[in-house]
Amino acid sequence: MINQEDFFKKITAHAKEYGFVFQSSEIYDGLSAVYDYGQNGVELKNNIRNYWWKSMVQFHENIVGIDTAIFMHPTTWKASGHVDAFNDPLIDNKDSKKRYRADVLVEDHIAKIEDKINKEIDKAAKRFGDAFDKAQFVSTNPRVLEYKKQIEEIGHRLYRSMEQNDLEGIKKLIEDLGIVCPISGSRNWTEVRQFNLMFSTQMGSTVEGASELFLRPETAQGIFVNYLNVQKTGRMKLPFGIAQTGKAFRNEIVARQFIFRMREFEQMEMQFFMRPGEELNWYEYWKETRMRWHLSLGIPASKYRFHDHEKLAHYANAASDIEFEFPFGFKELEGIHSRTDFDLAAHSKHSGKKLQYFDPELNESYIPYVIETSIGLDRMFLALLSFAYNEEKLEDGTERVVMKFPPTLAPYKVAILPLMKKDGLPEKAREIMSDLKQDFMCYYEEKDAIGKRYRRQDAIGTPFCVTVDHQTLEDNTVTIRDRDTMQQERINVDELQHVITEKVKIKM
RNA sequence: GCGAAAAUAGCUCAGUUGGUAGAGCACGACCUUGCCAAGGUCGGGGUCGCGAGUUCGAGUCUCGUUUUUCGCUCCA
Repeated sequence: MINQEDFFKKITAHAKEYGFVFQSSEIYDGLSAVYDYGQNGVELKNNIRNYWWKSMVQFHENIVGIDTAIFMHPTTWKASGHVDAFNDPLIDNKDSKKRYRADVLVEDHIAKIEDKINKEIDKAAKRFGDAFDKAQFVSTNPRVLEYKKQIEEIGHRLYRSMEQNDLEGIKKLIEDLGIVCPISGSRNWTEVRQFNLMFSTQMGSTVEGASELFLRPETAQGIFVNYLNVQKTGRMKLPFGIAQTGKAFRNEIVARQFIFRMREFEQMEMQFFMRPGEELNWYEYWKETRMRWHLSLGIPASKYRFHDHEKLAHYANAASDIEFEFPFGFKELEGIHSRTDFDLAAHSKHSGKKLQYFDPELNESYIPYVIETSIGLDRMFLALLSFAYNEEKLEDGTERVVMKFPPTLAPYKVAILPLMKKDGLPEKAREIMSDLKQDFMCYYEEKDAIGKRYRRQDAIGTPFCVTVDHQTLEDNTVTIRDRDTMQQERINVDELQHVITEKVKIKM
């Protein structure tokens, strides 16, 4: 078996060569961590999105979909916590090459001074025994008072610099305090730089009149701000869900690993609203349901695992990732988060609108709790690419590369191939094609030897090849070849539509 | 963002101490064959990632830069 790095290279090369993924603006040397989907990629991507939508919205009568704008009112991002949490001043130590959050370095320094205070207290407590009055000691001991004064000054300077976005001030503070890198022990720091993970742009055509807008870093907030609209106009009863797919944007510091971490990416999210107190049951329900979705595609369970978060984000009271074994290891593919009432409460507070639900059973109003399922469409795409890519050695000694996509997700469902480019076979093939293309993405090809055409379809993952030969003209039968087994069976043309439909269907 | 490596035709790559840019596959036309990738003939396609410098002369040497991959770092 080839090593992981080579395997990943093969997948990315295959993705480009066969029209799945191209680098954005490639003729201009490309744009870092931005990719385009090609003619086959867009079909696969659409199919993944449709299958997700179908299983979330169509299969759940209490889940509806929406499609919200990428631009949102700036206050949205204050309420969601993104303005604060997505703005980090970072500083690098030039010797150790380590990067730190500048404010955390200062806070660590403060913590060290606090340790010194505690040591003084411990020392004094031992000395005075039972007679020790901690409060009095802390408020009178000159050394402790000096430390407290230092903490206050440092805290004040840090707070002021952070408030005013004064990066030089933070750098000066780090220098003044003589903070050293914990690894290298040196004070050889770079400038402090602000990394804003949200992209911003201007709305309004004049510079003076323009206001700063952010490109949404997640689609979830579009759902939360529309909670009331959907609940009222859809007459939704708890528990219910709202689903959405769409682009989101993050100005990642390090965006890498092909389409795994992109600056512009697509999410498929569902926010499920329920009565407070029921969230942990629904959390388990959605963990299981989402895992079942993945397994329904025929991908072995060994490629998946849950990763429960121990450190929870500011909005969550339980969180778990569904991880997939990518060529570069197990990585997050989907997140299931119990977001409590954090988002609706925050939007309620910032907007002044009551985002509540009147529960007729309890005869009271409350802010619903939320379970979120959030999957990266591009990551799912990459997961499928790396799962589907197979190199096979055949009995005759030749090799073939075959993309074993779940048939329901494959870009093309069926290729129509006349065995020869004469004797009326192309005409017959076209006739069959014009029927089948009503129901399936079909690929027509008459160039080159038939075996070569089969291999080309294998390379883009077409699950079925229908071949028209001379017998077709006599008895209206064709051969249908299975991509994975390479076995053929002969069936009547009239059965094609039904047979392919059955083969493509997913049993959930 | 730091460090390392890489970039030559659509793909995979060769190109010697600096001296007129190549192969296989792919692609197009025609002929041939006809059920699992390799037939024949002809043809199209590259300012060697980009920009400077050294040199009579740079794909090759030097510097810068862009992109990709790997390690570190970050990931509400």
